[in-house]
Amino acid sequence: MSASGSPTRRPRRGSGAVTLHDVAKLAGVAPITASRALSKPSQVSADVLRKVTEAVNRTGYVRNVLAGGLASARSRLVAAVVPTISGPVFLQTVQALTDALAEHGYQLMLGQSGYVDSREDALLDAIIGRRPDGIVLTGIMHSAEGRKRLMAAGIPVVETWDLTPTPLDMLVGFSHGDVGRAVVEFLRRKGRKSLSIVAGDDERSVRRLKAFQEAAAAAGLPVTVVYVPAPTTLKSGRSALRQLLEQRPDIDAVFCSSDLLALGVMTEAQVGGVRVPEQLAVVGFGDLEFSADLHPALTTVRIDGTAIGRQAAQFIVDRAEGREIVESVVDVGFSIVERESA
Amino acid sequence: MSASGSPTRRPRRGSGAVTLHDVAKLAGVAPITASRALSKPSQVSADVLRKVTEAVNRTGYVRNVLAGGLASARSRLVAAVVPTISGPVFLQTVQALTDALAEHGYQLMLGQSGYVDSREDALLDAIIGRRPDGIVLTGIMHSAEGRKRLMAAGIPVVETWDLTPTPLDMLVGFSHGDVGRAVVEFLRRKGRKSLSIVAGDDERSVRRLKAFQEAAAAAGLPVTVVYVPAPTTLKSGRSALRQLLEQRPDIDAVFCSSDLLALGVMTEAQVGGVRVPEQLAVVGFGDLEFSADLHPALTTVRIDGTAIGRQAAQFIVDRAEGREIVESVVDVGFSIVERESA
DNA sequence: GTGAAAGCGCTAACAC
DNA sequence: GTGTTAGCGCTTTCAC
Repeated sequence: MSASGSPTRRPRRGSGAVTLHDVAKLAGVAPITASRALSKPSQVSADVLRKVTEAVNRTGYVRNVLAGGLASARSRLVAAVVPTISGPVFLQTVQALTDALAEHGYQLMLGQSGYVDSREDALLDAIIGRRPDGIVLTGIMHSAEGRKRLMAAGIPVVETWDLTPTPLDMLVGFSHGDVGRAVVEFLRRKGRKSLSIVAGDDERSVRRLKAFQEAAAAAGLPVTVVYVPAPTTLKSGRSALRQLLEQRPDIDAVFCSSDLLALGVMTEAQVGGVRVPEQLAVVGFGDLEFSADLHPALTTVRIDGTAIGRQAAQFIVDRAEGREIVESVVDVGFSIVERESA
Repeated sequence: MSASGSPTRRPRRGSGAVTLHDVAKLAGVAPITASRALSKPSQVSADVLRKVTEAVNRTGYVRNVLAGGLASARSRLVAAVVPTISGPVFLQTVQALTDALAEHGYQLMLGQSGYVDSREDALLDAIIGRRPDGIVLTGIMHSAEGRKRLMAAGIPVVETWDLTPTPLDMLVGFSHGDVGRAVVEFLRRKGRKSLSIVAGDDERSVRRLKAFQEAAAAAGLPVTVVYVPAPTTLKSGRSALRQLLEQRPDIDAVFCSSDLLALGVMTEAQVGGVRVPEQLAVVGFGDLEFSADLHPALTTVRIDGTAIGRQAAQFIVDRAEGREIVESVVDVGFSIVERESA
């Protein structure tokens, strides 16, 4: 049962797997017909469809998507770049992305850039080399080199979790500045007088921080700041509250750049006998799955990470299928979920 | 600047990207030589290397890995199947896997099966179609159909987070039964008399539960059980403790099938005025990043998810590079990290 | 509705 | 060390 009865040829490798050729031969049709039976069943006769389906079942054939991708210049792969999946903030987005893409027959390739721009550049080449049908970036692509390479590659790009007046291509995000301002307004309305903020040192957190500071200054409220390294942790939240209280014992509100930090702050408050929310209002960011069930339940800024992931997937699939994208920037907004902690 | 000066041929598509051909022509060498300059620099002369490198830089060429994979029957893709990345337990593993693979030039493809076997089967076809160089499964592949397809595909498989006497191929895990037994022994030594367990209804949790029950029975200790749906959450931990106390108010120890559940139990305990660890010892599972910094700090079963991910990556890379694998089963073990909560 | 031919971009095999 | 040739497995184009 060798090649195909043809004369001796130069030997060749090959995976040894069942190919479309095998299926077609078994079904008694041309390879292209078998191909059509699989990808566009409506274009073949019922008879052919039946024979091909049977041949597939008998051989256990699974289409080689890589080969198909090479021929059609569509890989049905989508790359996602996140700083780290351990920061639970992006989890929802990655999960939604994976699921939404899978529904359309696309597969997600995951890359972690760390919070370092240089690693992002290195990752980019690895990604472009796979000719994905789209790239989903967490945040904005800043490095000029990276922007250039992406443009040159001509791959659809969705930047997420941020807004910028100069998107590379498509964009799904929200305004971090607006978040900072909204939280100040929220705390002001609650009558808090001495604000503070615990911020990761990544760019988006800093942007929320700056807006927070400006809005507070405009309202005549003092702000005490503590930076913690990204990714943020419960532990750094605990030590941050200690630092805050040392610097300024009279703070009565703290805005944390993640719910995990907020949990840390609340834990430390409990240990130190600081009552939340009576003495200290705590506001988180991200509305993680556990936040609603903490004690006290955490007031936090809710971002719909699932919506971001789904919209990003939609953008890329639409583009890949050749549909026109009317509005390539989506602001998913945010909301402050008021619970017990503030 | 059309095809290559050749006579009019049938038109063809193509991505329009720079190809190895272009680079080779610019460098004045044959394509295969350019290919070698890029993948096996030691096999070409310094002069060729210089010319090719320059051509690459000038054109911004990025190798089409898909095409290379088709030709060499090595995709340099590795698929990982997890129930869900939201369950934070597998995060470390996925992260370590991504990083370790990236170091060797491999890329991770992520698939989520949910906790449903049928979805796992569907995913499998999507994965096999991409001809990955390896598949990393979370847990054991159970469905006979799935096992058959994987065997037939001839793709190296690493099962993780579990041990089984009948691995499909390679295995990196630990014994869930041993965990259950060890926790009973630990609690017994602490003098706890009325044990309880909150378990996710996924298979591995249930295995820990069964072993826990048996060991407790052997020691003459009663065990109260509450099941919660997987993936486990803080919320289900809270309601589980309420149920436990209703069923049996005298319980003095609870083993939770995740740290998140344990946090829920501790939260509910605090709300209900149950002192941890005095009245109730709490033991978690997973040793998540935040567990050490909770108040009280959580006693938990530590699994080295990073080691699992790294070892799985090593197995697959070794296999792909044709290195022989001497011992294809690795037990990474576990340890009980004793902190304040028990 | 079906098929023949060509070729996506790359690398293994075999010369020289 | 370098080049020629063939072909990985599929889908596009064009013809019937």
